[in-house]
Amino acid sequence: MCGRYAIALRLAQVRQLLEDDDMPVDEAPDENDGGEAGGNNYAPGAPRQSYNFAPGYHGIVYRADVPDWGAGPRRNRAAAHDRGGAAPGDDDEGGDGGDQHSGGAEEGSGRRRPDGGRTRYKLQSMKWGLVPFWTKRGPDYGSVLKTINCRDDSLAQAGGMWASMKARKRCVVVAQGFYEWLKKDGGREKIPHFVKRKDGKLMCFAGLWDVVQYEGEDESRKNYTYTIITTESNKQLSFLHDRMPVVLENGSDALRTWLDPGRHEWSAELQALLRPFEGELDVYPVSKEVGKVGNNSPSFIIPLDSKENKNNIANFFAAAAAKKDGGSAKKEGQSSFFAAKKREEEQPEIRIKNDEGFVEDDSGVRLEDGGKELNAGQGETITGVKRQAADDDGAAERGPPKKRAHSTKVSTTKSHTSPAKGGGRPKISATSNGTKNPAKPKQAGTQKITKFFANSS
DNA sequence: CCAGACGTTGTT
DNA sequence: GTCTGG
DNA sequence: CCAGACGTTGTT
DNA sequence: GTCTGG
Repeated sequence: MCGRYAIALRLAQVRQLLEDDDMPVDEAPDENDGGEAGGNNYAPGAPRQSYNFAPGYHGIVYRADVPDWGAGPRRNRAAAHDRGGAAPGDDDEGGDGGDQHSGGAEEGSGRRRPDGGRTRYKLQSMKWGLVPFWTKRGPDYGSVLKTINCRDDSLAQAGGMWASMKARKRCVVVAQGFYEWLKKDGGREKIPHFVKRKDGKLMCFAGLWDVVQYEGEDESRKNYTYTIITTESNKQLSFLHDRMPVVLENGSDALRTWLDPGRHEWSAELQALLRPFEGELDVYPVSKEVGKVGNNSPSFIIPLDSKENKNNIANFFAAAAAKKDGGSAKKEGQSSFFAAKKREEEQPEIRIKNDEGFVEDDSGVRLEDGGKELNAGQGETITGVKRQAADDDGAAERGPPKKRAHSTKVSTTKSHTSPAKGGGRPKISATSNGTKNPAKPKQAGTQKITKFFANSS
């Protein structure tokens, strides 16, 4: 669960909404797109606005302004200057704001630092799919996919890959809501549902972040990534799924505690924050078109069985009829659909850019698709146009009409024991125990990204 | 000592 | 990075 | 998370 | 079925 969500707002909107909820933002990226307004070519690392936000995209994270090593004092000093000559005073850092000391484990809400100053918070663009700081080189997609979520019960255990992040690098991931696929017919049919707060506020997922500099890459190239913590579903969602992301209440003490850099060791108090959501949710089926990555439409967060969608379908038929008149009625139909949506949702208005055939909302965001036929069966989705170039979201450095890479894989993969050409691959051992915990399947997987560190002994 | 895992979901 | 298994 | 591919030879 | 891409 929580492998797809919606965040289609501009940073400025997010900032405003958070501040309205008593979540100050002291620092944020300049603006959404390094590309020109209305472009779909996001600057590298810029957050993507999408109603169909997928793993590997850059999203918006809210966190305390702490250094790259996280909250609390810097540790492992030895590791920091291994090579290149130990220059004096080579902090790397990231956002200078935070030296908090071990002093304050009990500031209640976490509003204040031991030195009396208020904790500073920042919005930051990070990539979904956590890559730990000790990772040597960009992991393949499969590995990253497995760190888009982090189970709350994994955090309850000592050690493991989350150890440093849970103590020092907690964050909140900002969303408008998330998707969940309900399986029917024994899994033959999957119906996407959208889940959002009933009060319409932004949804704040509990998350963890990290930053890594890959071997041989420049110091300016830091990779910030995040994961979303999951827990058991609440009652409202149990019909859909047994897990859900941890949703922290906007502006609450719980949220401030979660982000508090004064708490730089894991504790029962922090663990206790990871509970099923207690507020009210809206849950409803949405267009199947959201299943296809790359599709993007505001209709994805509108109930399938809603007036807007019916209007939209009606408009489709009206447009089809009007087509004979040679008009552009279809586009007008879309326009009115999006306008209707705005009225009710107070989302950005959508308009059509006729000359280019792209769809934009009024924040100047070009949607990832545009221009093609509406589909009566699905109702509303605009599909088809390929993405425009340059962003580093997603996994691939894409080249020419891409084939799957035999040789590529070899060249980027540290060679190891017999990868069995025919496709044989180590499998995960089946887990068999009665507990509801995952029983930590020991797997003989391929993990070839580990950095080597000399250990003294 | 070194080598290798470290993760999630879902489905069987 | 830390921990486990050999 | 879901959708969609799942191939080769030869050349750079 | 398994893997990749988004």
